[in-house]
Amino acid sequence: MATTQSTRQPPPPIFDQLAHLPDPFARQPEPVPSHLPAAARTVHEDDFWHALRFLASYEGSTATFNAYRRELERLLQWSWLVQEKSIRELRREDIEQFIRFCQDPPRAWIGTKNCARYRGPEGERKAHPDWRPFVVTVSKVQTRAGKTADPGSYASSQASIKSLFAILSSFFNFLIQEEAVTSNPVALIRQKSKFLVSGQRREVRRLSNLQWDFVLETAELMAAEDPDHHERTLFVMQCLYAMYLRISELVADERHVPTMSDFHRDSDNNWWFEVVGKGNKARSVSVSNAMLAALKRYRLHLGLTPLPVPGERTPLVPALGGRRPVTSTRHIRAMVQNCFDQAVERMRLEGLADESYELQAATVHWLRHTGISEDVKVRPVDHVRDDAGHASSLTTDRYIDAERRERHASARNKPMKTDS
DNA sequence: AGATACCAGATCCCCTTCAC
DNA sequence: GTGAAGGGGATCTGGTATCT
Repeated sequence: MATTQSTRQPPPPIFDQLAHLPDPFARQPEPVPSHLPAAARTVHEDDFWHALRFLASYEGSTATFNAYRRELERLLQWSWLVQEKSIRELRREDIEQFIRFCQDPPRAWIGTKNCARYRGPEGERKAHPDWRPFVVTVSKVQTRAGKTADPGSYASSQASIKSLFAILSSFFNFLIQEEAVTSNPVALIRQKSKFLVSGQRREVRRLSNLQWDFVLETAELMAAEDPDHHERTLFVMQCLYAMYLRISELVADERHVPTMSDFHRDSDNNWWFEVVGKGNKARSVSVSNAMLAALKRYRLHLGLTPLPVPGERTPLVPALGGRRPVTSTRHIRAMVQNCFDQAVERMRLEGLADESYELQAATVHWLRHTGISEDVKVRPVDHVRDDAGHASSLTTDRYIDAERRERHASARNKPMKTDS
């Protein structure tokens, strides 16, 4: 049985055995023929070509492509090495075994760090020796505390299993279209799934009002102390909170280069900010007076007129001392994290240990959540929905529900009588 | 040596569809 | 008309290669 052997050793990089075929891990996949080539002589090649063409249909979105590619390699590795079957022979029981395998993979299949799938000179595909199909991670807070990755502590999350189901199901539906299989073994186990906990609703992850006050004040202090670096930090924090921006909406990429003239005034003298967001969808965000003041402050610091003029090409978030825009979300994240870190320190000094500890887990996206969930308290839901760029009020409503829970929690233990 | 671009995997968000 | 499942696509985080 292959299992014993494969639990002790890392799985061989299967795709390397098929080196004569196109690289499924190339960023720009080669054009894939629409039918199976006669060259697919072996079972492995046959599986491989199906997987490759499935992946090719997701070329347009890097994130999705990467996620699907990862799960497909796991499936092929397991199918060939452990189950010793073609993917076309997999039945419901096999898929269940595969899910369990992914929930608790053998030690040898778990890596402790992300690394390139391949290395070596261009054109020479050589598996990276440290690469593994699964990787154990350590949270930001734990990393700070000096914790290192331990393969023994690998645990797949509910979210991972859920997306694994989705991807496998898509793949087998694709195989049905290709007439490679006749049924979808994944769909058969969906119903009475023992693998997923249903009805789990996550809390909205946001800053408390106290935390946000500290963070904003910290940004202001940083800006006062080191304007050259941190006027920009302050401006970014304010954009993320007051306009509910996603991190990607602040940086220049191939789909959009945000500039100052994305702020514009309409015939009623109201200011709007034009955003190109998730899924290439454009929207306008209403600009509050406080946000407008923040914009003026930052522009004065940059030596610009207080308000942008139409056609102005200045980047919304310029690189320090340069005319070029910031192009990396990592850069923005570093700015925000730096501000969070200093706010944590200030809270700790003021004796707010618990609140400061929670703030350590905060991420950039929390600022968007915080802005939305504060504003649904006082603004009509449709307005917040449109400014946030939600397609449906159902999404925005989640933030209202969160507020209700919070409200109830604060009321739950209030006494009936005042005893003093 | 530091900045930065890019890569990989885990996790989260949120739109669409479907069941009731 | 709700609520949840399904699915696509984003963010979050750390690692590495490359540039300056």
